[in-house]
Amino acid sequence: MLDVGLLRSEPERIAESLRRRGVDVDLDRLVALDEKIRKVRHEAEEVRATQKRLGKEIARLAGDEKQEAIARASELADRYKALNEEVERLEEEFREAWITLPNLVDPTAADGFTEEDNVEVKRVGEPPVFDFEFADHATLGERLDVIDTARAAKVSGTRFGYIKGQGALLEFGLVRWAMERLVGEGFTPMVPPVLVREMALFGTGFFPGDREQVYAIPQDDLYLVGTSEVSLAAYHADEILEPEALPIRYAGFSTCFRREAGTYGKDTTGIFRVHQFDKVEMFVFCQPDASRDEHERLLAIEESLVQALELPYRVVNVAAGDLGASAAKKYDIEAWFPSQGRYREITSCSNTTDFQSRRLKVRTRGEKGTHLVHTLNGTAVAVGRVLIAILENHQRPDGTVAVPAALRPYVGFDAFTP
RNA sequence: GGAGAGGUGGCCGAGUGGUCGAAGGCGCUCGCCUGCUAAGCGAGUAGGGGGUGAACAGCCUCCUCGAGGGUUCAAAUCCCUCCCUCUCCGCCA
Repeated sequence: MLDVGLLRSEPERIAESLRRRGVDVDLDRLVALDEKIRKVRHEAEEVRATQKRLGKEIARLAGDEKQEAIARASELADRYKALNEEVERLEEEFREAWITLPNLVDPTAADGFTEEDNVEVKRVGEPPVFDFEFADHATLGERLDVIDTARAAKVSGTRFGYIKGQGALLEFGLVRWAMERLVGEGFTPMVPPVLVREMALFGTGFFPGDREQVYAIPQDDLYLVGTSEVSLAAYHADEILEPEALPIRYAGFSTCFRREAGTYGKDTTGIFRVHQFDKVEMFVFCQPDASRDEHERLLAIEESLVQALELPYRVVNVAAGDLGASAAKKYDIEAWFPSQGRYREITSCSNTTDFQSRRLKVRTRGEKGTHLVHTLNGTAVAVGRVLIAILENHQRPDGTVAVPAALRPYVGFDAFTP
């Protein structure tokens, strides 16, 4: 959610941001609506103030004088009620449009509207050159008996997978390893709820826009999170954080659930794109002037993890039009997938500035009053994607797959073997 | 799932229709005092919106006592619905 003050003072900044995203909104209508709301509200408040003053007199009066005053107050009460209803109607109309506006795009975010417009920031490592018949992750997963999508289809349908055997052990080692690294970077480990209320999804900006991507449990009015970003962000909702405590950094481990609506036919082999996967997510609350540095820091941490896993990758600055509603700027790390012959997303790191904190009311104290904090999120380890990137990049001619050296002490074996 | 208790400011806690955005305490901030510390004394200390301002200054004003609705001239206080927490029983990893 944007600051309404910005609509009054610099509507052209909002317009420019919307242009960069390729979103068309009638801002003039919102400006006019906002003015009208203030006018009517002011009128309502003046009536209310008069009524309240009269009410205080009533307490001291008696007899006819009192009856007469009550009659007048009653009239004022009716007028206030009518005006207030008008205000509420207008506010609802305004709010409905306002909450759909995405965050202001950062000036340094890449231009363009689609994935193709993402700007490569850097490329690290060399895609492996295989002098043997290499396999894709689905084939490797089956051969090594670490991924079973066939039975998952029987049990749960398409886009599900069993991770078994050495694959399951790798997950636990990977998660433990990543958590330890993050604790070393000042993060507090968390295992947050994966079922949340609507408020948490609204507050993080997934609602109303991405509603169709979220699994709902209507019986209990709960939703399954697509990322622990949701429950980590909402953790401090309605709180005023002590400035000395900032930045607050959390590393959340959770299962993530995504409906993947509208992706029929995309990434249908293996577990590249599934409805359920586990992830270690970084989430930061910080002072507004610190969020740019914090964003670069999160990216650096992500890179160090991917490097330790010995995966060739590139970093892209995501195009404005391809950003989620809450992000002002986003970096993706894309690992090389030999079977696809291209780089594909394995982490994503966003600076959401005050977009989420305004919705969630997460503030801190300053010299004069309170102000909103900034929030950021970034993937540390998306288990499924990392597993398959390891399988594909570290496969060997004898059919085994090497476990990255950094991970060996955590997973307990040096190679996947059939 | 059944029975009961309760949700008030950073925290504890009073307050059952008007003088309450809210006693008192703790904490915190700023002064004073005292060789230092501790103690003591004084003052201050919720959040958000609107109007008027160059102003994130002042002044005026509205809203918020878990959330939403209702009764009333007037609600923290009365009524309804919901949410949450706690205790006991049942069930359960």
